[in-house]
Parts: sequence; C-alpha cells; structure tokens
Amino acid sequence: MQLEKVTKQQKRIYDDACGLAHALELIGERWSMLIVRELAYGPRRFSELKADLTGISANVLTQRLSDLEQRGIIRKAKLPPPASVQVYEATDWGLEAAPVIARLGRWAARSPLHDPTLPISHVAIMMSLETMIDPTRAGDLKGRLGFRLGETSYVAVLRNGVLDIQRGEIADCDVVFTAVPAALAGVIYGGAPLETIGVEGDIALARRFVTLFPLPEKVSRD
Amino acid sequence: MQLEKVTKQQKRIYDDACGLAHALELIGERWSMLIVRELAYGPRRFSELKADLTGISANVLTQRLSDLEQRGIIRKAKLPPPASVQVYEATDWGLEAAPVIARLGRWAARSPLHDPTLPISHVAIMMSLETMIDPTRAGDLKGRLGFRLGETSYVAVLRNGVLDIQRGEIADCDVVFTAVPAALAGVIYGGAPLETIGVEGDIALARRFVTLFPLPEKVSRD
DNA sequence: CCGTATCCAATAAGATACTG
DNA sequence: CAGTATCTTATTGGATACGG
Repeated sequence: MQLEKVTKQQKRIYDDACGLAHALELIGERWSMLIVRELAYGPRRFSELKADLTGISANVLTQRLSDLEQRGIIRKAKLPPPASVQVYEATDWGLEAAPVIARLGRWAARSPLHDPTLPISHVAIMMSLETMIDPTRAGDLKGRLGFRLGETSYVAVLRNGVLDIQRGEIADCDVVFTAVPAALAGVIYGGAPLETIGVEGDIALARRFVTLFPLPEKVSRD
Repeated sequence: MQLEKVTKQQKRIYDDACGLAHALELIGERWSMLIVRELAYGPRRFSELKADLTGISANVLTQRLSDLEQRGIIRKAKLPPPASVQVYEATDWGLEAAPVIARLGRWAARSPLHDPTLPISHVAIMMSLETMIDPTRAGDLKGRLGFRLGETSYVAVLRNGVLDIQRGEIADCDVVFTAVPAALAGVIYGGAPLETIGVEGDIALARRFVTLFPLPEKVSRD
C-alpha cells in the first residue's frame, strides 16, 4: 500500500539559469508566441485572437492570456469610450520580444517543410513584410503604403530599405492595397499577378513594392 | 456503441502559414531549442546532452533528436578515429537559429522572475557572453581569452566590441579562466570577486573583461 | 557507455456545452 | 462577446528493463 506517493514531478520547469530557458518558461508554451505576435501592432480583443489563432480553444486562450499577464508580457486594457471594450495589449517589454520572434519566423521560412498556403492572419502578413524586405532591392525607394485587410488597416512607410508599419486608419498614402491576407501573400510571395488584389493610387509603386520580398532560398536536405 | 470514434485531433499542428508558427513546429516543442543551443559550438554526444539538459529523460531526448534530424536541423555524425563516437551536430541551417534563440534569452534576462542561481551549462554561459557583451564598454579592448569549464574549453576573441567564441583547445591566450560554469557566471553577472575562479595570464585584462557584461535592467512590474 | 522499448502517472491541450 | 466547466485525448516525464 502506497500511502504517500510523493509527487516528484514539479511543474515542468526547466532547471536552467540560461536566459533562453527562462524565455521558454515565459513564452515557450504552445500558442504563447503567436499571441505575442498578434499583439505586435496594438491591442486586440479576445474574440479576434480566438479567430486569428486558428485552432486555439477558448480555455487555452484564457489560460495563456492570464499566464502572460502574470508574467508582465501583456496586460488587460479598456479601449476609450465609446468603444469601452476590454482588450489585451503587450507591455513595452513584451513588445520587445516581437522582433526576436519575427526573426525566428524568417529563419523557419527557409525550411523545405514550410507550407505557405495555410491561413494567415493580417498581423502575420504585415510582420512578414517588415521582416522579409530586402533592403538592397528597396534601394532608396520611398513611399507610404496603405493596406486594407478585411476589417483592419495598416500603414507602412518605406524609407532607406526599412518598412515601418503601424495599424491605423489609412490617410495620405501613395498607394492602397485591398485584399484578404492570403491574397496579399499570394501576390507578394506566391507570384500571383497584382490584379488579383485591389490597388488604388500609384500603380507603378505598387508593382515595384511587391518585388521587394524575395523568398529565402530553401535549405537543401543534406 | 461507438465504432468509429474519429480522431479529429490531429497532431497538434498550427494551421498557420506564418513563419513563426512553422518555426514553432520545427523547434517549438519542449527541450528542442535548448538542444539547438547545446549544439551551437559544435557536436555533442548523447550523454553530454542528457547531463547538461537538467531534467530531460533519455526517451524524450531520443525523440527530440530524431525529430530535429528529420527536420534537417541537426544530423548524426561520427567523430574521426580514434574517438569514433557518434555525436549530434547542427546543420548549417540549424546553426543559423542559434543567434536568434540567443536573443530570445537576452530578452528574457530582463524578466523580474529570472533566477540566475539555477544550474547553467558551459554552452549557455559562453553563449550568454556573446549575447550580453556591451560593445560600448568594450570599446577597442582586444584580447584572446581562454575558458576551461570542466572538461570543455573555449577560446573567445574580443575585437571591436564583439566576442567571437569557439570551442577548442586553449592556445596563445592572453588570459585563461578556469571555473565551473556557475562560478564563472557568479563573477560575470553576480558580482563575485575574480578570486573565486582561476585566472592565469593578464590579470588586468581579466579584471576589465568581467565588467563588460552589465545585467540588463529588470522590467518593473506595472 | 549509448541508446531503445515499454509501461505508468501527471499534465497539457482540444472539443463541446454552457453561463453572465 | 468573453469567458467557464467538463470531459476526452495527447504529450510528457520517470522508472526500468533490455540490446549493441
């Protein structure tokens, strides 16, 4: 008879002082980094997150949001009236993780196993533009680009080979793209013709812009 | 009677074209990134990995190694005779993930929850030096530093505020440190006196060197 | 020493229904 | 819409036995 079967298995913590191990305790659980990604361009509400993180269930999302909040990576906020809805937003420190995980994504894009035809969120496609732009191809091309992706709009400012992206209303743009995220991805990365999405404004700039994102060469299977 | 209870729950795959999601499928499982970290400075054998990844069990390590190999991130290799032992090493592409995950570690070091007193592997401490050095403090300081960390030795070349680290025999070094990883961490990050570890050679350089790694300021809990 | 195979217990994740 | 509650399935880790 085993009266006191001691639970030796603690809480599945890495016993490791390395910063990486700690990072994995902070955002290494399933879905956590994707949640941080979704908050990269500003606050989102529960239902948006649930919709854009295909396959996450409500209880896991709840759990992750609460864990990330406890760890100081995100916080709850209330949008100002008249919206007054509750949203989740990244803290300043949490936001600093975004460029790092974006680089992880860039690394993985070289995998021969990567399937770019899966669904993609508007945050993910915008972040990929920021990460995958080739500064050499961009040269000294400048412009202010608008993106209408379903309900959500972004403005990207191109200068010195760098894209500076912000979520927000489209104003004073040289060119405006209108598309669902997957269609935009098809044009930028899949070689689909520009005509498959909506383009208003400086068409020449648009044509040039969509060529600035070369697919990284796939790794060969040794 | 349920004859065909369909298994809808597939393989816990993210249904997401985003590179980050794919990265997490490649190296997002528990232990995977730590294994890549351990291979950052060259091949290691099974028992070394098991010893340095505190808490991993043999069957999980086996599983991860085989997954990572299938995905093209690591490969099996045999050390040349007379050693002739089997080792695991990162592929060129796998190695490219190392600086990215190192930056993840740097990000996490700012967490107020980080406990730097846990055990640390020699790879982890060497990688942290590469990541945490402050180029401004280093200025134009130059030198060739040797590290004897238990069985394993590293050589770090400091130039232009950058540390270039390689595993290998110590030769022609200006100064050589001898310590267990935790003791070296204590001196570099914990403010322990230099006398707590072994130092041979240019003591002045050693004193200067250990000040080049400022702890990042902790995030304040909002 | 270097793993692999098997079995068990604990935890995490997913599906679904349901509540304020 | 924003989550909880409950139940089921999958993954993990620990122990141990076994083969090269």
